[in-house]
Amino acid sequence: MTKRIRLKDVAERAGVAVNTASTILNRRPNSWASKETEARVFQAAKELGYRPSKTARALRSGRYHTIGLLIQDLTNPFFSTLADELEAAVEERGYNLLVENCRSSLVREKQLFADLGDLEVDGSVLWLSDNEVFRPELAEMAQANHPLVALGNGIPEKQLPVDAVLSDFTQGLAEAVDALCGLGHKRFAFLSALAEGQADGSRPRLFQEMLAARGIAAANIDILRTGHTVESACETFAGFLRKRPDKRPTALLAMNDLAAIGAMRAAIEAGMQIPADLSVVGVDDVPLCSYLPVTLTSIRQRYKAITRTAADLLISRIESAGEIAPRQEVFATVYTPRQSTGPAKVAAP
Amino acid sequence: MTKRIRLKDVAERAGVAVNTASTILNRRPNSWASKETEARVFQAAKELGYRPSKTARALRSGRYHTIGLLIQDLTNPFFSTLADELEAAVEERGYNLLVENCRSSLVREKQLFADLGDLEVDGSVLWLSDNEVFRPELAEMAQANHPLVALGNGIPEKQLPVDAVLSDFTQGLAEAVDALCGLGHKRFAFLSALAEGQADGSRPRLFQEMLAARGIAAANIDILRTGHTVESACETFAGFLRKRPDKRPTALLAMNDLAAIGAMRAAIEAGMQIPADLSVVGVDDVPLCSYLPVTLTSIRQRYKAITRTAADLLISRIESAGEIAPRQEVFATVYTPRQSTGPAKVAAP
DNA sequence: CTGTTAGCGCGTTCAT
DNA sequence: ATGAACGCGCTAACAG
Repeated sequence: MTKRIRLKDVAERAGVAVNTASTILNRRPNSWASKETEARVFQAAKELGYRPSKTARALRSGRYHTIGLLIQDLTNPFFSTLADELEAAVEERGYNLLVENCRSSLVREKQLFADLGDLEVDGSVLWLSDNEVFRPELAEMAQANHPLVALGNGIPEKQLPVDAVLSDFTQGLAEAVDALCGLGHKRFAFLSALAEGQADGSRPRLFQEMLAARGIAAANIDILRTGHTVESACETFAGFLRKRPDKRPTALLAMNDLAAIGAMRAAIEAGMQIPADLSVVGVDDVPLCSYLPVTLTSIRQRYKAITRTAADLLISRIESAGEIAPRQEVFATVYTPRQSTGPAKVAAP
Repeated sequence: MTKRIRLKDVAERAGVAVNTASTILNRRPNSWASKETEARVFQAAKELGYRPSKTARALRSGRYHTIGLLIQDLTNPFFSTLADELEAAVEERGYNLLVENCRSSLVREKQLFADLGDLEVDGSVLWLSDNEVFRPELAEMAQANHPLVALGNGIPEKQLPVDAVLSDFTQGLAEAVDALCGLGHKRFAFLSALAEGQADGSRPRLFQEMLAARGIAAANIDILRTGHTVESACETFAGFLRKRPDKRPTALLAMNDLAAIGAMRAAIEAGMQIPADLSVVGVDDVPLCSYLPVTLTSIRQRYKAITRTAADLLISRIESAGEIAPRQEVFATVYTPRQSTGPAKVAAP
């Protein structure tokens, strides 16, 4: 175990005091050290392979150059893509990303959220299971001056107490509903994929309202609830198809792409053709959608815009010590039709 | 900004000295403090909401209770699943996971590897682009007593200088080749998906050898090289199908599932049916394989065994200060047939 | 059983 | 222009 090289070692080798070395290496402006001394210090640091201890620096300065990202499920391509993009975005600004993965457990989410305060980060980006549920805790964090950006898709009635970057599904959903109705669909299902204990959110209701506005009675819409995995989506929809052949929809909207993929699989195993017998629409538009054997129609979230904006808001807040009122940015979603949607099958005579 | 609560505050409130509080809260054995005092300290800590500073603790103790995981591409479900599993495994043992994502860039990989030394972790698990290439650096880390576990799939001729948990593809590959030959396939392609600058590894060669052993001439095997994304796999294979219709394979083995999915897409867009016109086999067996509209035959890596073993090896090494010779664990891969493979089409008369 | 003291490595006053 | 000294929060010696 080779000894760690400390600042002191560098200073000694360069024949200066520790603080001098510190000042020079950190390129502080008030150093009027001679060019020659500077060179000696840099030289010594390089020769010794000096790596400043982040821990000591953090302890001293209270800054970590790291931001946290809380997500629901790393195995969901939506979230791993999000993490990937956000990492790239914050890295450009000199920050590292620390991923906090809830693994679709609400209790773990509570836990991770509570630990957020003493995490070694300068701020955090959160994709919570439900922003409203966490409103009080978010307010607390805001008051404690812990920089936070909430991500998500419902636009709250009342603005959140922290910065927020949100996807607005009304537009994408409206486009989807228009498209499906235009294709002659009359019987729908919505597949609500949730972690255990998670509330439905606004999407199913929004879906029903939009269909109602286009003359589709609630009786012709089934809301199915399933877990967060592909497996459970597949099983749930398979069970529905088996038990209620009378209520088979001709169009299905899933809460996310993973659920859509599971449902597609269930339909195929039940002998249905896609899109001939069933049109399927997902949400998120994960990169894989366009490469599936049957490409998946989806409602796209603007990953890049979301992550870049989140990084901007968060870092600006971190670096501008002053108080800033909570800000909110909203990005529209866009309906992206592919092979999995088509004309409704005309009922057998 | 509410002040941070320090150990000192807890001690004061409980009317004891700092170190007493420390000893009690850390449940050290040599504390003969009265039950009553202990209770007071715990009480005080709870009332104040005391959270020990990990940074200070780390600086003092040199232990971080964190392990690093270096992976090639977080957006690849294989790696995100791996990260998810490993996180679960190390968490059981009281460790956090810090994900270092190379984003399929070899220069970034070099960079991250170099930074590994002063990362605030107690040890790291690495899925490198090529263990052989990093052999010298691995040896260095081992000598510096930095606990490391290398993951990967080639079994090296000479054991690596660090702990290693490896997938052996010979078995799974042999099963795949047997199956494909049994189905009457005579013309093959191998899709080698690599980051820019990455070497081929042993799989293409292994594939050729195994086919040769079953009487397939090298002339009937095409090795295609493509990038690490689905897109590039799709484009590459599409280009091949377009330019060389004379050389169309009836069976394709891809280096990983993502590439297999891209290739499947290309085939479908070229008007081919799967598996009627083309059998496709992936590698990794990511969870999605069994849920694709055409389920994907794949050669499974034993995620769970790999991650658990890696966690065991790494943590045992971390916690047993002593010198331990490098260990190596190997897990077989298993061929998992699904819809994407079927009998070879008999040549048109 | 408890308190005093001394660092971990670094950054930042204060004096020179 | 540079060095000595202090403290971030915590743990681990050593005395009391």
